[in-house]
Amino acid sequence: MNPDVLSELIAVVARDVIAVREPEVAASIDSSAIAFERPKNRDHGDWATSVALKLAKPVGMAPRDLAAELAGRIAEIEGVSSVDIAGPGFLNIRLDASAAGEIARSIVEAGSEFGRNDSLVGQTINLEFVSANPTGPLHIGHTRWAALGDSLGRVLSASGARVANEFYVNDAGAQMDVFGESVLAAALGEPAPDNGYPGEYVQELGRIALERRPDLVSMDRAEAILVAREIGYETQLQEIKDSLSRFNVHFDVWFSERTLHAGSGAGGSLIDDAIERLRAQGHVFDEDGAVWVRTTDFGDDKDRVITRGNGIFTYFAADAAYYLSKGDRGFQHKIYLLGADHHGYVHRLKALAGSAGDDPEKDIEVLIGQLVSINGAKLSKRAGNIIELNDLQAWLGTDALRYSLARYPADSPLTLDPELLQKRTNDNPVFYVQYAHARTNAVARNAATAGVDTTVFDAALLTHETESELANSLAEFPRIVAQSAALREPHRVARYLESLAADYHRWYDNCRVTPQGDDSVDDTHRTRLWLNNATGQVLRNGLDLLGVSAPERM
RNA sequence: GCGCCCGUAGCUCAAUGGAUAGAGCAUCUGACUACGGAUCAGAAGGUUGGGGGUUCGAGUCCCUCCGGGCGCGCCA
Repeated sequence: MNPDVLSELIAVVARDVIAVREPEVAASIDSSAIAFERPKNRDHGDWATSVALKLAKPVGMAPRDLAAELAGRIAEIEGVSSVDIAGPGFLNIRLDASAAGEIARSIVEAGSEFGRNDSLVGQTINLEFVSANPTGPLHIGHTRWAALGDSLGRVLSASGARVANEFYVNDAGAQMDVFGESVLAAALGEPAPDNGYPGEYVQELGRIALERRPDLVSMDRAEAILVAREIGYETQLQEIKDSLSRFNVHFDVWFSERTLHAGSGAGGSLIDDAIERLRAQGHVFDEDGAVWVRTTDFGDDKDRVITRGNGIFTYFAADAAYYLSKGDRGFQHKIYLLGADHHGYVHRLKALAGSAGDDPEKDIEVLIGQLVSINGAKLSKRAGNIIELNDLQAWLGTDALRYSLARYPADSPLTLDPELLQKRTNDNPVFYVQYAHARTNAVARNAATAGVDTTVFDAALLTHETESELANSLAEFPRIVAQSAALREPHRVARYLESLAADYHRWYDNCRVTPQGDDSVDDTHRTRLWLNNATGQVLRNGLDLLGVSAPERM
């Protein structure tokens, strides 16, 4: 049975029972009040709810008495085989084998659509992540946000939101000029400038610049810096795009900061425009010759300069214009994924939303990811003694790297063990899950050879303990996706897949799809093949949300 | 000094305020006449950093102390 259906039926029962005593409480009951979930302990049934505990107080009943009234009614729901009251008032629900197993058919029929849900339908979300400077290769920190952000985007989309993955290209500002000088120096064979960009990749960029424009040697210095800067920029940005693409990370929009600085019509740049819009909302003031935003109105510790005394915009000014651009482009909800070293920006960004007249609590969300380190990784001399995404990927492979980064919540600091990531056993969760998927394919192949087909599906034949366990786990998938999206925690998908893979292996150990010895094919074998195929489908759909491949053979 | 994040088994980490805090590894014991054993079954391992509070119930929320990480520019 679909858990959402059962959950809704329980809500109806609860409203019904409670309406007699407290109509107002009854009216307020929704799915969150039901707290419907799979219990951690298998002895507590297929599904459980603490609804009686949550509602006992407002209704004015003892929890167990309320639980008893609800239990009697829930037990009458078709497909429910038993309801037990446990502990302080939990309701533990068991389903008929046929009610639980029916999900296998639904999954096979839904195919790659299974897991999609409508929990975020109607939301338009701008999801910004990575946003590295185009002045060098991506490093291990970017790698984590790339894996996490891309998976989050997929989970949000699967929940019905309209999502744009966006990369903000910091291609304006002083660091670009320093970059240009560094590339030019490399091109001309001069020593790197003070505070210039380190790393051998700058030498490569210099060679490319000189190859494309041999006249760099005779050019006016200022012009040569510009030319070198632009060639270096273009080349480096392309490398970043290629790295991310190889890493299976997709961006819909590459937003250039220069767009914000460029003049737009008679009114000046988008940044000028943005400052005037904030001023019109009453949050901008002039002091000491500079222009400020009163971010303290929104919890920042101090107000922030947006235009310096010398008339030059701060980085914050571009941030403001960029924020407004997101709204102008139709995104009501903006999610920023930032590294821990940027957490000081949270208040500032929230203040921007507030200053723009948006709701800082709802329209903007800043997710802070903690740092990641990896034992024994070699520093890239080429990239200036950082750990490079390209090296990590070549070393560990996209699947292992993406999976192991997506498997942990963003706000926990993380240390990766490269030896483990290279193992091909169940020490390594990604192989454990992928192997389960490959096994579903192997079983299907063997079934075809043995003459087991899918002409019959009778869920009542799925009577073994491990089959209802597997079926109930499969049924949970859409809820996991919705939960991952709502909490912005794609790691829940990974954890779910590991648990599903374990349920599958356990089932495989107990229940055969193909007949053994001289036994003939019967409807149990056929029905089990459906369950096998449904598991493969869910593993595939889940791995896809993580950007990890689901091999048919390993 | 102020702010944010973290502290859970020997290790890496889970756990929407729910039941006896869970997985994997490592350690120990089992299942190979095997739909691929890249698997499965079991044992052992904990004062959730310390202390107080909130409530039917706290790893989770509040206060405080300890320890670790990161940040606090008219830089980008």
